[in-house]
Amino acid sequence: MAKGTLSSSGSLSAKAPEERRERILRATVDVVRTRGFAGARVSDIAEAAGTSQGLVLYHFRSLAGALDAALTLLEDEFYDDLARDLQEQVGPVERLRHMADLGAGHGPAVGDWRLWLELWVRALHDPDARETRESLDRRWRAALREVIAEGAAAGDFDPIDIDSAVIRLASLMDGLAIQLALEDADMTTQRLADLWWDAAVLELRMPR
Amino acid sequence: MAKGTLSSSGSLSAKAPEERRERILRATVDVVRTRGFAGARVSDIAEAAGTSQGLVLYHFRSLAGALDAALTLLEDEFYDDLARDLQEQVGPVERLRHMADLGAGHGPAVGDWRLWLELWVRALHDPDARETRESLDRRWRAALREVIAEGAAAGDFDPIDIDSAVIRLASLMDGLAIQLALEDADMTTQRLADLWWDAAVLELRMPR
DNA sequence: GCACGTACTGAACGCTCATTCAGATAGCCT
DNA sequence: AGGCTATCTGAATGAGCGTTCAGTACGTGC
Repeated sequence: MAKGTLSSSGSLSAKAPEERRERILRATVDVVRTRGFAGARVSDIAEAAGTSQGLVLYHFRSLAGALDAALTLLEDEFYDDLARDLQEQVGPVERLRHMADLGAGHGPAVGDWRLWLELWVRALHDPDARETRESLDRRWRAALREVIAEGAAAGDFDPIDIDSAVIRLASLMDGLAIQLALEDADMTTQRLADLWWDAAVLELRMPR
Repeated sequence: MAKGTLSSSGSLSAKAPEERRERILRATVDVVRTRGFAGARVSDIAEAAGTSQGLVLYHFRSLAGALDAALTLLEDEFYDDLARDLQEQVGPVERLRHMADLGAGHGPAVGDWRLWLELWVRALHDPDARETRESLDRRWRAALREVIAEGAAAGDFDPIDIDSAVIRLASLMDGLAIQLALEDADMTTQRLADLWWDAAVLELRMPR
């Protein structure tokens, strides 16, 4: 009897609740990725998570609640991914180079441009989404600015105006990414990374 | 149709049908602009057009039909606006300068970036929209390329690689426009035009 | 005049979907 | 054991919305 007490012995779902919740969140992100915010149904999420519709509504209070939770999950992961990824690189040039690749689509949250597009449009109509995307954008730009400032201080870059350089390079990434997300015939991850890098070379007046 | 006779005397709605249809189309665009594709309801359109729901479905066969029609209206107007606007300008430099302003939001169809965002996301899921946006993009980029080529031939510009310059400048415009559409605190039409123009100066190596 | 097609309306129909709810199951506490 | 709560399910509910439809008004051709 004493039995561990703890989290149950060998029940069907072990310490299920948290894990289940997590699964549903992941499923929500997946559904948004494929069906879009507008096309996401509770039944899609339930099916993707392998649970009942009821449970989705039990854990989050509504469909909107699940979507919001997915949004903040994304936000957190984006930040973690970005921070970790950049820490691995050594100098400013390496970091910037790495950012070009990040945009081209690595990591689970960064570079998932379909999701980004969806977020932008949702931000047009939903205040929560607006805040999330603003926060994401701020973070991304702050990281970019930091790398550039670091490089400028080290003499690797010589931008005419840091503020403008940051905005332009961040915007260019977004613009290029649209074509990637929409599967434009002549846009690949490689091409995106190259185009962006060349722009950075120009913009930051990097010595050859 | 030629037949004179024209439309009757002074009935309530004069030669209404065509005018009515047009009004509904405009209303559809308006609704998409404010509510988005996903949020557009037949009743919204009817109300905005000052007609009954029935009539919307009578002229277009379905809600999707109305949205599609609005899409092609947009496409046509975009093209006309662009062509007319650019013809008014004299040299390549003037034309390019004017394109910066166009992006910043003039003309009824060009520069309406909220609509653009909506179109992009719709293109993720709807083949018709995908084609429309591809066509719009192609036209815009073709115009840009023409201006740049013209300027390069005249010695006003000296781009390292025209293809890359076109893609980057077009993408940058899209990226900057996102911030404008989302009403980012530090993005205005003026700033967009300036940022883009400066990038063009850099990218096309314009002599001061 | 009368039939007829076009333009148009408002009410009704039926379907999809989020949300609610009445349980079922199983651990936990006393 | 017997309640109590957290977790979970499948069916029922009901609202919202696209589409259909029966009907009105009106101009045109005969």
